[in-house]
Amino acid sequence: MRVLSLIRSRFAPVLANWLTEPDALNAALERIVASREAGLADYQANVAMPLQKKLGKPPLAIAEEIVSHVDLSDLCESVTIAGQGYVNLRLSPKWLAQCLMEAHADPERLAVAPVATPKTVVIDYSSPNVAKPMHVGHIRSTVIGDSITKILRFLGHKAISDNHLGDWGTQFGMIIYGYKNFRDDVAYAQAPVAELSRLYRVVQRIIGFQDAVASIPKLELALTKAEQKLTESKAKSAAAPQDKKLAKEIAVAARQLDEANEELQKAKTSIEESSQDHDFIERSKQHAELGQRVLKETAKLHSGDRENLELWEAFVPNCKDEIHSVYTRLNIQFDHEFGESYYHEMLPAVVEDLLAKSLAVQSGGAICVFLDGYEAPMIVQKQDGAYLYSTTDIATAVFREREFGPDASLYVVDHRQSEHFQKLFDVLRKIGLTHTELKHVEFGTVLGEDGKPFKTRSGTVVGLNSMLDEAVSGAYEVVCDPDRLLKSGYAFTDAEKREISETVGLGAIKYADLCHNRTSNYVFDMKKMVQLQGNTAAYIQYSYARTRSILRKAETDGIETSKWLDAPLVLIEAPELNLGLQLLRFEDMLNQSMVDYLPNVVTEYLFETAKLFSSFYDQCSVLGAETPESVLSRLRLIDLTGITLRKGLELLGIGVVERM
RNA sequence: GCACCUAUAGCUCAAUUGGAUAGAGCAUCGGUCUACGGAACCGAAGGUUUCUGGUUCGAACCCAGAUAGGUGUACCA
Repeated sequence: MRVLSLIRSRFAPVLANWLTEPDALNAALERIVASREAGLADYQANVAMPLQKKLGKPPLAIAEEIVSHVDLSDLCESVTIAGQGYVNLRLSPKWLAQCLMEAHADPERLAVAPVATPKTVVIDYSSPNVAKPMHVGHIRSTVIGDSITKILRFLGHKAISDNHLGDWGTQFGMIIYGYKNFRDDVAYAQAPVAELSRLYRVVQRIIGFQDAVASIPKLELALTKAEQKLTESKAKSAAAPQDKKLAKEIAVAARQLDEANEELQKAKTSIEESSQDHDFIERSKQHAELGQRVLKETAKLHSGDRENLELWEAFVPNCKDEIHSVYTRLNIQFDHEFGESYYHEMLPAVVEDLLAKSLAVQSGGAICVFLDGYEAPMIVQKQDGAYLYSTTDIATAVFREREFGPDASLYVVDHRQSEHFQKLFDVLRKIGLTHTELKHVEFGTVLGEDGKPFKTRSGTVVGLNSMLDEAVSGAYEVVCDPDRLLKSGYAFTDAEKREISETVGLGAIKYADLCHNRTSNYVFDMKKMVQLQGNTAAYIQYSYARTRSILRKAETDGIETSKWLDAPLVLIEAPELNLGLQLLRFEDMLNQSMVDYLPNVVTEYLFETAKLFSSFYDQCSVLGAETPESVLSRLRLIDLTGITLRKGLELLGIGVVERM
């Protein structure tokens, strides 16, 4: 039910008397909102105060005039003026019940009408490198993108999801090099993906070591410079001890010195550690300047070298299988998975086009697009002729434009790439993609408890699969605690226990990610989300299970579904009304969540709904209600509550179980 | 150096994009109830929204400055 637009439509003719410009009128109408203070109002219109200057009247007088002209008698039981000029609306319980019955009669869509003007939206999300196992860093893009896709579709938009797999970059040069030089044939035959991933790590370690060795002189130079700077600052400050700026300069210089020192030490330690490993050092010597060699393998692949292409063709399906197993487990599907390799042949044309339009120029041997406001250009072709991910991104956008003609294109990618996307969008607009809304749906980093990017104790990134396993086993311990299950009075089979743990565990991970405002960093705390208390998926899943439990109990008590399914809904007690009002807001909430693509609007709504249900559950007996009519009405209300919770979770990609 | 982002309760986070007395969850303290499933409910305590100014009828939100942190910054993706 679109309550807001209905209420706004009632105010519109009155406000139009004063606000003749459509923009001003719309801005005023948008100040009619759901009230935050349940005690004061259900909905409120904050329209009188801003008009006081324009009309030269006190806001209370304006509010009175508005109230006397707006006709809300069929929707509201009261329209009052409060505070400095707020118009407060209280919905009529009868109308509220009427709306809820309509929603309940349509359990699939909850009477949510498809949008009048559907948009075609391409959503680019997840996009892992297929050469390495997925890790914790992929969870946000995957879960947020999936949820946005589902919500847009439910609202009636055409959402096209595309997993822009990294299947063509340097990482394949690494694997190819590793395969040619370090492979273990037996291991490869037994478990190709594990062996490829090992080869990737072997190559990466050598490159890391060689880079570290190469960086020592630079780091030492930086250290010396930092020392000099500190000494200079101290000398200057000694001459002018009052100068605050100089004091600050010293602090900054000291910090930079610390950082330089730390970096140098880190490099030295890692070199030291590797030096103990004689086989490794021997290998590193044999494969000097491995980074360059890897780039050559990559270049050979890109230029169509038969051997490398055949290896690539052999590797990619295996790598994809590995990644798909994770998606299967997470119950996530994509419409398309073109991947970077798909655009390979389009890249020369992209560069030629940019050159022809004089947008790109040669600089330092590379072909670059210089953009206003940025120091560094966007490089589209390297000195050695190779293309970069920016080139692929341009080709991809052009392809999507041609193929799908989207109204909007969303990139669900880490906030660290925001400059890349700003530049990309700049370039895309310059080559004519002006009527598509291009949006970087950025999100913050997942941090460990130390406030640094989430890593395991040994400092390696956390694999996604093992993280999911941990969540599921954590959920099992809590949900399938023998004492708890005993109290439920139901004998759960092992299969049921496993299904519940899987649903609750994966839900915990997804929900923990979605419930934070996507733009901020958040601290990952497995213990907290697995404890299943507070604002977690489990609390909501449990609320759902309770609604089902009551309905089962009713059935065994002889109240068949048919008796309450069409029964009149009558809302009298405060907990009933509060819950009902919340359920009424489902559609407005979904639209709100898509204004800026914020799934946490949905999680918040569901948590609030579950809390209102718990409160209702505690204060209003359903099966023990005073009149038979009330029993039927309440059964219908909790069924609608359950359906709403289930649908909301479904739009977040989270499942429910009938009992847990 | 330059650019962008962030700063809210002890901790982790919200705040319908400028609306009323800044809200939740953990943690702390107190209370309820033989239960339609206690993973519950009700309540208390906890805040100069980093600081200083400004704009506005109204500011956590907008502007300026300061402080502290993060990220990015020419051929990785």
